[in-house]
Amino acid sequence: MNEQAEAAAPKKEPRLDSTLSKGLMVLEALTAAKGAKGVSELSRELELTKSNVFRLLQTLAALGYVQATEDKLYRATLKTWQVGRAVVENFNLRDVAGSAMQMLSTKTGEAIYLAVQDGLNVVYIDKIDSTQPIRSWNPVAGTAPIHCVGTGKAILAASYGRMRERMIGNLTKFTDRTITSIKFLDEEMAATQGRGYAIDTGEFRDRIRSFGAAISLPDGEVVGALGVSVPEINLEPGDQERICDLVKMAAESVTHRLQQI
Amino acid sequence: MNEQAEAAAPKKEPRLDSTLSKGLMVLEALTAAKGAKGVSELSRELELTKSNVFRLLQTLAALGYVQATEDKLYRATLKTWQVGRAVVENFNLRDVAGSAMQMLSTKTGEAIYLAVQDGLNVVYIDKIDSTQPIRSWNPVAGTAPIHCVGTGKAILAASYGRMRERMIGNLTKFTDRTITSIKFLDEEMAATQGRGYAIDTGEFRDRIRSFGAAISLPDGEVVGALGVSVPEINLEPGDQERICDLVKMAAESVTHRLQQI
DNA sequence: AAAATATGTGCTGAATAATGGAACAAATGA
DNA sequence: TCATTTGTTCCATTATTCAGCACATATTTT
Repeated sequence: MNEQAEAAAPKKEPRLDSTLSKGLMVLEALTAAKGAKGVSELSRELELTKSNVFRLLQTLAALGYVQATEDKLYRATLKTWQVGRAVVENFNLRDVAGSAMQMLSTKTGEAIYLAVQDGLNVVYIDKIDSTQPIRSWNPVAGTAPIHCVGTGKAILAASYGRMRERMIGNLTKFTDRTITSIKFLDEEMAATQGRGYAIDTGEFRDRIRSFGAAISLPDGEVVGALGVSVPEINLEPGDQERICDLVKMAAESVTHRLQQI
Repeated sequence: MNEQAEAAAPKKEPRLDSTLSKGLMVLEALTAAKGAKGVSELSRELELTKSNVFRLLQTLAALGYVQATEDKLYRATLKTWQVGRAVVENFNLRDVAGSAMQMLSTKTGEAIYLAVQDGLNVVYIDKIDSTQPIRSWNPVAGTAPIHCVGTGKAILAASYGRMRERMIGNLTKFTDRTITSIKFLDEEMAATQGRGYAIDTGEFRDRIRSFGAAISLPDGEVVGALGVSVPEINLEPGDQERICDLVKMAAESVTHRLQQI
């Protein structure tokens, strides 16, 4: 059957490296295991020979992905976790968030920001300029304090449990509206969590409002935020609510898109 | 060394499967990359032949670890992240927390619990029984509502940003002291975050107090909590503060030990 | 335009490298 | 005590991976 091989196989499946497949099978089996597993157990479970499993484990151990316990059992190490985390950290949010930002821009005409957390600040990793004559003006790669802009407050609200302590004593005042007491921040974060988006009423720059919503991974971990920044003078009645809803929706769509990548 | 075996080779290094090594090299290179990478680029970077890299990518793609973009570039998928996450989720906290629990037991004599989150509850995955004549009595694998026991409140406080909304309407009342309003819970969580440990003043079982502190990963993610449960009648003045400090210290030591595994 | 240099992908023969089974020592349980 | 079961080593066999080339597209340079 040199010519056709398989008549009912419409897609030619590429031959794949069995050693790599088996090695990853072993690794997955270990990561999915509650405790440590032995060679024989894995060999039965994966239907591989003992010597094969043993050898795969040796190389996985040499590479640091698994570790042998004193009683000859093997468990996955945190290196596997770290490698996985790198995916998330190096993810190009710009690509994923691009269309959502574009949507926000066309529907609001104001400046759109994509921000990630960096310590007690947010860093803007992408932006779309406002099309309005009166603009706000943060550059890409610029930073802003996390406690007083929309994107920052959205991110902060989602990780407030871990961040709260670090905020104490770091609530620098920028305008009259800046939140400078931890008590008020507690309340503001609770409100933000309830709404699902954050509002900055000119707390960083006078008369510049901004609104933000967080972007998160399948497990809820926050990786960034979308935000709209708009001079108060551009705001007609009802605009703020409309923009906030848009930002929230946009962030949700990015979050959703992240799930399937 | 009857004959000679290794004159200059002190450690015999086990031969390791090259395909698996190379495949993981490719995967690591992709996870560490800011954006997507092409076959040729990887081939140069890792000093492998193009056809070799191509094949490895094919199998990694077939297994779901990487994905080809429309323009023939490859990027790591969230599957890599998920596999890594499983390590953390299935990590045997018992092993790591064991000695800290033992320390807590000998220093307090009360019941020690190790808990992880499960939805709106905590599950006790390990315990050391009280040595006191009057005991509290939660079994291993037992559960308790997250909003009214020490371990649960400690975990909740650390992830309150993501959890707050889910708590609304789920604040079941168990005793007169149970927190049933979201407003009070907000305040209690803020206080807990400030202290670094949680206090349950008989909010789940009458006259049974419990104290808890969260255990977290290198990046701050919470994976569980240590707790001490003690009948009020056993508490002398000053005991509560002492126990709380112990619990906090114990949880910190487990957190620290987690870093290096 | 056209040539030149990239790129990713498909073959194929050659041989390397992974394989499975047997054999081993060391625990473990009957 | 023997009988299993464990992890580990070894080795001949061969199936598997590999490098190199060929080819089709892009992209860039001339």
